[in-house]
Amino acid sequence: MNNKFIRIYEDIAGRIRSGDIEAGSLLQSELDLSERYQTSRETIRKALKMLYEEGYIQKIQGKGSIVLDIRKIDFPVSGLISFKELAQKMGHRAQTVVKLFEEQVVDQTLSQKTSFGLNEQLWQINRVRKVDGEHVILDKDYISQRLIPGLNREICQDSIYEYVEQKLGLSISYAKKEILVEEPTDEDRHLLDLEGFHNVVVVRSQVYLEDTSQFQYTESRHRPDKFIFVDFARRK
Amino acid sequence: MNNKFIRIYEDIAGRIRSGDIEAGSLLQSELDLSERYQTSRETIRKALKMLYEEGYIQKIQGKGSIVLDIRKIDFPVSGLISFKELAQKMGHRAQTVVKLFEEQVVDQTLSQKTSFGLNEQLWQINRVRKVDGEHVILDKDYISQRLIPGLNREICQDSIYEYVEQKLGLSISYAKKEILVEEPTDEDRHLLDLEGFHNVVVVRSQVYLEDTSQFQYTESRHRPDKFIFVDFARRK
DNA sequence: AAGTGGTCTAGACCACGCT
DNA sequence: GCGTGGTCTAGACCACTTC
Repeated sequence: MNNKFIRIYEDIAGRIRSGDIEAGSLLQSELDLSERYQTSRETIRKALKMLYEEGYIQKIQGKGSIVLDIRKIDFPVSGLISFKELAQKMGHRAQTVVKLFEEQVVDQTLSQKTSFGLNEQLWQINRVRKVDGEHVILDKDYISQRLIPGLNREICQDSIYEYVEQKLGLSISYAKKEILVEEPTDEDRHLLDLEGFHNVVVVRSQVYLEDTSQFQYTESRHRPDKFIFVDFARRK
Repeated sequence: MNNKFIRIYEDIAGRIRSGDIEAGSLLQSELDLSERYQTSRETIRKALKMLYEEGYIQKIQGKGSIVLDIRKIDFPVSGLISFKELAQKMGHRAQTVVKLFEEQVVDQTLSQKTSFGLNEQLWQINRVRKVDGEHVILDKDYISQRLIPGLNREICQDSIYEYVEQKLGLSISYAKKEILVEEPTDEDRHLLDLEGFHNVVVVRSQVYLEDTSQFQYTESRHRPDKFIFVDFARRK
């Protein structure tokens, strides 16, 4: 790999995670680190900026870089992650059932809801996620046929993100997300094991590629007891 | 103000928000900008990095910096914001009622729950938030007496964050947050206008100062229909 | 006063997109 | 090939903490 500052970031991050560098202690100074890694101070600063952004360290002017307790942040459900990645990370027995896979053209209502342009051709996909044997998530996806050609049921059963990034070589860049609690629809009641719960947690997101084109709109409907969202935020 | 790159960030961000620079268009090149603002390219790059992180632009190597549609991100409920700031931003008629204000010493159970050390002296505060006349949020705060001395009911009624930052001159730095849905407690039912809702959305957070000391643990309990969380995330 | 991180510079070379 | 952003450098000066 090329990037020096990323290699340095990974080295230090690894040593913090492994406990080699203790939480609460001070990192070496930027000058020391630039000698140790045989590089300029600005490059060290880039690596430390990444560590800071990921919640590994806190920097204090005149004092140094304090190592934070990463154990409580180690749970990055936040951000942009696919269901498959998440399930793997959590060590859950997870399963996906594709309930619907069809083509769809954007009309007025759908355009309002998804932010796709009128007449755009979409794949419409409904998938139920089974975690530890229970149907707890219903994902309703709308995906651009133009940007993501060649989708099929098999890919949807596995991982759409993997297909987009590995097979198509596209980069998923950013997403706008909205979380709120709603009444279950008949569809929710039918497809999910709601077991007397009176609400579902709905996560609506628009996902964009690196060139700023929107390729996906998703409505992810969770049984409330199985929903958890973890966040690490810095004050602006 | 001193920092050149922040002034440049604010100038460009302002022009994007005002529509002076259109969404979808390309920013001037970094070289052009460095001439325009009479500064080095690295300084321009720092300003653009901020614009990128705040979701104003997307950078594409070899092409330029594309201006994103900020209107849909403009709603930073995400991150670290006080109730007062949020209510002001949303233009709501909001009101806070302090239901409980007393001193508390951390025992085993409380230490588990809040992550404060044993025997630490805390302020324990319960506040109900009224929005447009309805009691929709119950905030249960635990705040370190050692770090935040001189708290009282009046301050809690107004804004604790304002007191910490303005009066005490401390910097709030980062928070770990967890969102989930739970059954309402008797206290919730008593203090909130739940109106037949069977769940509450609970946001648990630990908040830290710049020197990495934890000064606050909060459990914020929301009526589900009044809860919304908006997020802008980049793929790592 | 010494040591730390924060800002800024001017210049170099590389990787990528576009035409 | 040209123009764009991405990386890296070596050095300067400033602001802050600590002793």
